[in-house]
Amino acid sequence: MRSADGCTDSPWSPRECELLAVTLQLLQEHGYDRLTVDAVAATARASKATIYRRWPTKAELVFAAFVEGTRQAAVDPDTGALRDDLLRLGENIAAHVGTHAGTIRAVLVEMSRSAEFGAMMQEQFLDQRKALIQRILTRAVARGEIAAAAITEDLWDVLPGYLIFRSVLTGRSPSHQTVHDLVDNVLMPGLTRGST
Amino acid sequence: MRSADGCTDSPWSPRECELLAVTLQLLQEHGYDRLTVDAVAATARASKATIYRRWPTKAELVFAAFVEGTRQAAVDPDTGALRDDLLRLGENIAAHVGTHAGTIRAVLVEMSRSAEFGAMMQEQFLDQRKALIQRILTRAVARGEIAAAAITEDLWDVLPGYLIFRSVLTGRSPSHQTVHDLVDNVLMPGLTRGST
Amino acid sequence: MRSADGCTDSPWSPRECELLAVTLQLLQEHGYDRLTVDAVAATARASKATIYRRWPTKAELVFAAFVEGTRQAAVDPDTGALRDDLLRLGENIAAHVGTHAGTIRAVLVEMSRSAEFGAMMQEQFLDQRKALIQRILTRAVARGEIAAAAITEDLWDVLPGYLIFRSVLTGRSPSHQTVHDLVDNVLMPGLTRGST
Amino acid sequence: MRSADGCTDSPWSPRECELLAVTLQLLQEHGYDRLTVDAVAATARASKATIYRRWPTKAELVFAAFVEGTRQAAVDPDTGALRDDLLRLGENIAAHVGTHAGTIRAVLVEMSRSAEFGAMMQEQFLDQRKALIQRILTRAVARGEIAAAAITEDLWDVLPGYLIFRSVLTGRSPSHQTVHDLVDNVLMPGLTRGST
DNA sequence: TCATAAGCGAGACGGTACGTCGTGTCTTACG
DNA sequence: CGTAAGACACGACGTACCGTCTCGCTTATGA
Repeated sequence: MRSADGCTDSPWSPRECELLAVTLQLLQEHGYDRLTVDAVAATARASKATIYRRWPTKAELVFAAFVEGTRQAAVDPDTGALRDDLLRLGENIAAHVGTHAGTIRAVLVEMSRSAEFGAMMQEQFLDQRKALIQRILTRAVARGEIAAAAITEDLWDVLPGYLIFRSVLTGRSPSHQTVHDLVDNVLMPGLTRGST
Repeated sequence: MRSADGCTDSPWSPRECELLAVTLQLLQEHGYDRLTVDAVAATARASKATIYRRWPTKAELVFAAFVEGTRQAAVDPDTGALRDDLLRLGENIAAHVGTHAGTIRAVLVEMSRSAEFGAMMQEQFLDQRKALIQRILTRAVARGEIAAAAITEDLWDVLPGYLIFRSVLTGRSPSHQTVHDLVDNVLMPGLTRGST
Repeated sequence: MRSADGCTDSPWSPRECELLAVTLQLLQEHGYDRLTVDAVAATARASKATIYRRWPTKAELVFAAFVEGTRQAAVDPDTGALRDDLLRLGENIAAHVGTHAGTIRAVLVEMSRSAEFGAMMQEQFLDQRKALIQRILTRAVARGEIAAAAITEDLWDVLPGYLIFRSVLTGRSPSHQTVHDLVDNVLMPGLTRGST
Repeated sequence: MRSADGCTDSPWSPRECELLAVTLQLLQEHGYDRLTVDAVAATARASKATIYRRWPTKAELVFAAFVEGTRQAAVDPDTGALRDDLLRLGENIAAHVGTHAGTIRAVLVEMSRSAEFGAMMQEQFLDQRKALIQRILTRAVARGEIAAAAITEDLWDVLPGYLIFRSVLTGRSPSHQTVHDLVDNVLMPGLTRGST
């Protein structure tokens, strides 16, 4: 019933990918603590031992499912103009995070438990986006749209950060208008400030 | 041992406040799922029935403790200048959210469970901050610092939203410098744009 | 609704009698451990404190209700013939125990708990019957129906004991035929043995 | 520490037998309502789930422990003479019931609760003894000691019934002399009547 | 006639056991 | 050998009940 589609470029075997897909689906349906490992095993017609052999805790299973679910999401828009790049990026983030808000909330619980999860979150989720944004900004600097000083080490993530905040912590999923306003009224003024 | 301090203006009785305080402390010490209702009852020398009579599930208990813990945190700085108001507000938010990141993560799980939690989160947590920020902006409009159009219905929460994102979703708790940069390089340019 | 009838010669006040009557009824309806003191209080529109003021534990309440319920049951038949006395007594016991089997079972639990309950059971329940039976036998000796040696200190209670056993431990409540057979085929042969 | 002895011919697995043995011991030590399922689980190093998987309530657990405890007690004396058979049987019953009086009282409470317990009591406890006694009487008929009519459907259980009554409902545990008197002065006269 | 006290109904409370359920480990049997 | 099936120990959850306690209200008495 459940084929191993979408497993390309995955570090997981087809069977493992199937388990993660089942996990992800149940996660989105029921939330983190209504998800039971027994349910995953039953749905995938797998033994609990099979699951626990690969992911020693429920937390790691859920985290792996989350990472696998978001692995393909970061694509560089590269439209040729900073504003358009930011708009496209914002739309992508908003769309993706909107469907995975529940999963992200689930993963956050694990971050409180061990710093290790925080580090994994950093590496496997945020760093991808950081590199992408800095690539966009670097191109804008090269085109002379903004000053090089606008690329900071600290505040690179206001765009994704705010959008994620909106989806995950409040119910108000960001609309297209939200993304436009954010780019035009908040981000662009700060980035182009001083570059006339 | 534990007096009923800080219960002013609370919807809870002193005894209930005490239970919530115990819950909050154990929550910060052990995290959400290492917190047991039995431990709360034992620490507060209360019966489990007493706790469950008010908050029918562990989730609601934790949520109430979180709301009670953040109820006193929203204070209006009112320094007389918009930039200083934003800086002080940002510092307050960063400090408070920094200590309660784990609790917020715990509460978020419940948001996935029922829309009711989302609504409670909205009313009891976010609306407080929204009113506060719009008060600050209204004063700035009155002083002529910014245009009235800068007060939007949608993007009022970039400051708290980003700071909360930083503490809760990434490990990088915002520093003083982060708050300063955020206010000076992101928020103020957008707010004062066109009102030179 | 519930008047204080049947409280004559009772050591209890009318109100107390009412509480015991409610207890007895609920006891017969639901059995010992499905009976809750709260239910007694609610049914009698009384406060739990009122109940506990008189009977410090549920066990004592139930025991008092049992004793009150069986207080009027021991009546001397005195028909003029041993066999008829025994038959009538057996019928009485069978009828009374048949309706109170559940209550007796309930009281038995308390006997296991403290020897005090055993003693109270002895005094307030069994001794009454012992005196009655020995009165019957003494009359039979006086009439020359049986030898004086037939009155023993140990085995006086075969008639009530077996009938109680039948009702309380097995489901087979003794019928009229059972009582007749018991008197004619078991008791009378043993009593009249040797007295031709 | 606790081997699986005495589990022969048992409907229970060795592990289940162990659980019942622990239950029976704790039952005799503390009585029914001072016995906790948690204590059984802890003593047997078992999970509560393991216990509840087999016996859905504490009552059923205790009943099963009682039945298992009395399963081996019914042995046919077969001495060759009716009087000796009855004496030996009476002694056995008196000894066994004497040690298990508290357990029987505990089990009786459950009989009031559901008719199902009454049926189980009948099948698993009383029917064993009935078959045994009728075997004894049948042999006596074959030997010509008593008339065939002495075997009745109704009153077969005077011997065990009275002895159980003595142990369970009164404090007066039957002595050897009690058993002798019961056999010689009550049972034998009734059984041998007319077969002189 | 009014005040002060004693008893009662109502019900919250601390404690504790019950019965349920989920995690992570382990064993058995199959392919 | 790896896997499906599922029993198991551990422990938390949420419920129910016992016996204690406080709070008002009513009633019964003394100035």
